[in-house]
Amino acid sequence: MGVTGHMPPDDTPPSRSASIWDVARVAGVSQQTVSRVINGKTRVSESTRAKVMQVIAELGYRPNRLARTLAGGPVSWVTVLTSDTALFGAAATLRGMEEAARAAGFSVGISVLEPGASKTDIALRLNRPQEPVMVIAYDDPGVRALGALPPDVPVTAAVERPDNGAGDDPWQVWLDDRAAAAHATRHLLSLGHKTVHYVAIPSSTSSLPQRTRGWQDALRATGRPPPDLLQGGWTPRSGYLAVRSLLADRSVTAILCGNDDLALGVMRAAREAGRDIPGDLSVVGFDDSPASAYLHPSLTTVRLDFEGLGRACFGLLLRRLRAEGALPLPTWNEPELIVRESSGPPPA
Amino acid sequence: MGVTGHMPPDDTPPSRSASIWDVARVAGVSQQTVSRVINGKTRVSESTRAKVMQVIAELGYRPNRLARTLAGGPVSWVTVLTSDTALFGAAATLRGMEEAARAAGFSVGISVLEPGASKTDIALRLNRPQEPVMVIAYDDPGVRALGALPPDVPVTAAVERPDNGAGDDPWQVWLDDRAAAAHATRHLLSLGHKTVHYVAIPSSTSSLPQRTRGWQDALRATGRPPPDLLQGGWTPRSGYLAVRSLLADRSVTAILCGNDDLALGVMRAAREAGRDIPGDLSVVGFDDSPASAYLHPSLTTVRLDFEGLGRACFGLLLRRLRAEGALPLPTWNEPELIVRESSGPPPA
DNA sequence: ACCCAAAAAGTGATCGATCACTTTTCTCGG
DNA sequence: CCGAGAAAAGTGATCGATCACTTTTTGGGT
Repeated sequence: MGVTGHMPPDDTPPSRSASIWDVARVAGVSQQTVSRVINGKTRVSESTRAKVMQVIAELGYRPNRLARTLAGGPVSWVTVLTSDTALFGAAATLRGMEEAARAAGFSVGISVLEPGASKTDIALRLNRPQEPVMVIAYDDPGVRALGALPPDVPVTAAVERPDNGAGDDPWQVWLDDRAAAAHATRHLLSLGHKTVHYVAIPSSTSSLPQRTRGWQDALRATGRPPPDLLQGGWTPRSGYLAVRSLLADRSVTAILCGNDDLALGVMRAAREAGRDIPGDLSVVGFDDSPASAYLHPSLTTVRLDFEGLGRACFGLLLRRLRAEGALPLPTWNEPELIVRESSGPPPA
Repeated sequence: MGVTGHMPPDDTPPSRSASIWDVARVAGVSQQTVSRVINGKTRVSESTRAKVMQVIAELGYRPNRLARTLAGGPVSWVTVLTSDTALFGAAATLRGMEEAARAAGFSVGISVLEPGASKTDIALRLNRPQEPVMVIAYDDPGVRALGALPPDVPVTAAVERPDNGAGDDPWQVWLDDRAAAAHATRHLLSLGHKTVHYVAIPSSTSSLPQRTRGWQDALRATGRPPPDLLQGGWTPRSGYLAVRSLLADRSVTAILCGNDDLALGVMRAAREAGRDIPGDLSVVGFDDSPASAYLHPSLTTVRLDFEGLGRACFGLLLRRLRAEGALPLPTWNEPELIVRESSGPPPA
C-alpha cells in the first residue's frame, strides 16, 4: 500500500472532521460550488452535483451550523427560556415549541431560569447577541426574563393573557384563562352549588391573575361575592395544605383549582376530612394533565392546548424573523372544559 | 450636534450589535486585549481592564459564543437527544442534564427523536461535526440514535443497564432497574402474595429488559415460575387495557407496573372490576412521579433518581471532553422502594 | 463561424472570536 | 543609567462557512 493513493488526502489529522474545503479539494471544485450543492439555491450542473454529493458521502462530511450562522447564513437557531420544566404547562409548551422549530429546521436551545437569575446573566445565556428567543412566561422568573432581554433581541413569548388583551406587545400568545376559569365556575354553579372556592396557583403579575379574575367574573355575574381566595403553589402538597382547614366547613361544596396537581392535593385532603367526591364536594382542576382521566375519581378539568400555543409561539417568531409577514400562524385550540367524575350536584 | 463626537462611532448599522472590535476601538486597545479581559486567563493591567469593562457596559456588548466556539475556544455546548419528553423519566433526566450543564457554563440544545428518524438525519441535527452529545436512551428511538451517531462524536448516554454491566461502553450511566424490580417484587412476596404479575413498559433492547429480569429473578429465587408478562405501553390507558381482562381472576393479588402511569391505569381497571386496593389487590409502580404520593390510594413505588443520573451523565461527558480524567463524577441515589398505601397483604 | 446572453463555477472579503507569536512597556538590580 | 526579564498589549493566521462579484463555459440564433 503506497503512501498516496485514492484515499482522501491524509493531511487531515484524525481529530478534525472534513470541512467544505476538504470536499471541494477531493471533488476538484471550489468550496463555493460545494456550498451551492448543499444549499441548492443556485443551479449546479447535474454532473458536478453528483460528484460533490458522492464525495460528501465518502468523507462523511457534515456541515458546521455554527460557521454557517456566523457567516450570515439563514437564521436557524432559537433559545427557549423557561423556568420549571417539571410543571405540566411549561413542559407541554416547550414540546410544542420544539416540535415546530424542528419541523422548520431550527436548532432549539433550552435554558432554565432559576428564580434569582440576574438581568446580565440572562443576556449571557444567548449564543450570539441577536439570537432569537422564545420565553415561557407563565410565572415570575419567566416574566422577569422577558423584561430583562436586551431590546434588540427578537423574542416571542407564551404568556398569561394581558389585562387589556389588545394594544399590547404583538409578539405574544396566550390562552384565554379568564374565560376558561369563568366557564369552569359556571359549570359548578349550574350544578347547584351556592358558591365556588378557588385555590390559586402562584401569580406572575402584580395585578390579579386571569384565572382568578375569571372565577370572580362568573360569581359576580350571578350576584355572588367571591369568597376569600386560597393561595396555593404548584404542587399537590400545597393544594393539600391550602384547603385542609377549610374542609371542616361543610358549606364548602365546590372547589376550583389553579391546576390539576393542586386538585390532586385537594382531593386527598377531602378524603382525609371524610368528604366524598363528588357526593359532598366537587373539585375541578386546570390543565387536563394525562393522569387526570385516570384519577379516582377522574378529574373534571379544563383542557389547555399548551402544545398548540407553543407551536404558535414559534410561528410568531418565524414571522418576526422573516419580515415578509403574512406567514400563516398555526392555530391552537381554545380551552375546553372536560367534565368527569369529580364534579356533581351539592349534597341535598 | 456635530457629525462626530463622543458617541460610539455610528458606522455600525443599528441592526448589528457591538462586536469585540467595536469595544476595542472605543476603548482604544486591540481586540486581543478585550478578549483577555473577558476571558481573564492572562494578566491585564488594572487600568486597562477597568476601561474595557466600562466600554463593554456602555456598548451593551455581549460575546458571540458561536464565533468563540468556531475559533477553537473552549467547548461550551452540548446537544441532548431524547425521545418523548412527556415521559417522567426522560423529562427528569433532561432536567438533571440541563442543570449540571448550565452550572458548568454550557449551553444545552435539545432535539427530540421521532421514531422514524434516519441515521443521516441524526448527524445533521448537530450544530457542528464534533458537537458533544448526551443521549437519553431509555427507549428504542434513543438507543437507535446512540448507534447512529458518527464515531467521532463525543457522547455519553443515560441507558438501561447493560446485561453484563462491566466491559461495556464506559461512557454510559444507568440506574439499577433490575435490583429495584427484584426488591419491589420481594416486597410483595414478603407481604404474603403467592406470586406477582408484571405489566411491562415497552422494551428498548432485543433481549429482556432489566425490570422484567429483576421481577423474574425475585420470583425464581423463591422457586416461583414467573407468570406471563403483560405488555403495556407508557400511558395509563395502556396499563388499563393490559390488565382489564386479567382482573376477573381473583387469584391475581399483586401487580408490579413498569411505571407509575401504568399503575394508575391498573388501579382504575381494578376499581372498575370491583377490586379493592390494597384489600383485594396490591399495586406497585416505578418512578415515584410527583403525583404518586397523592393518588387514592397513594402508590407504593420505586423512587428513581433520574435527575441525579442526568447530572452524572453530564459529568461523564465533561470527563470525556477534558481528557485529564479524574474529574469527580457526581453521584446519584440508588433506587429506593417507597412503601405507601397501594400494597398490603393478600385477602385472607 | 461568430457573437452574446444565460448558466456554471471561481475569487476574495467577511462574520466574531481564539491562538500562537511578536513587539512594546514596565520594573528593578547592579 | 543601562540592560535583563517579566508583564502587558499587539499582529496575523485561522475556524468553516456565506455573500457579493467576477470570470469562464455553454448553448442558441443568425
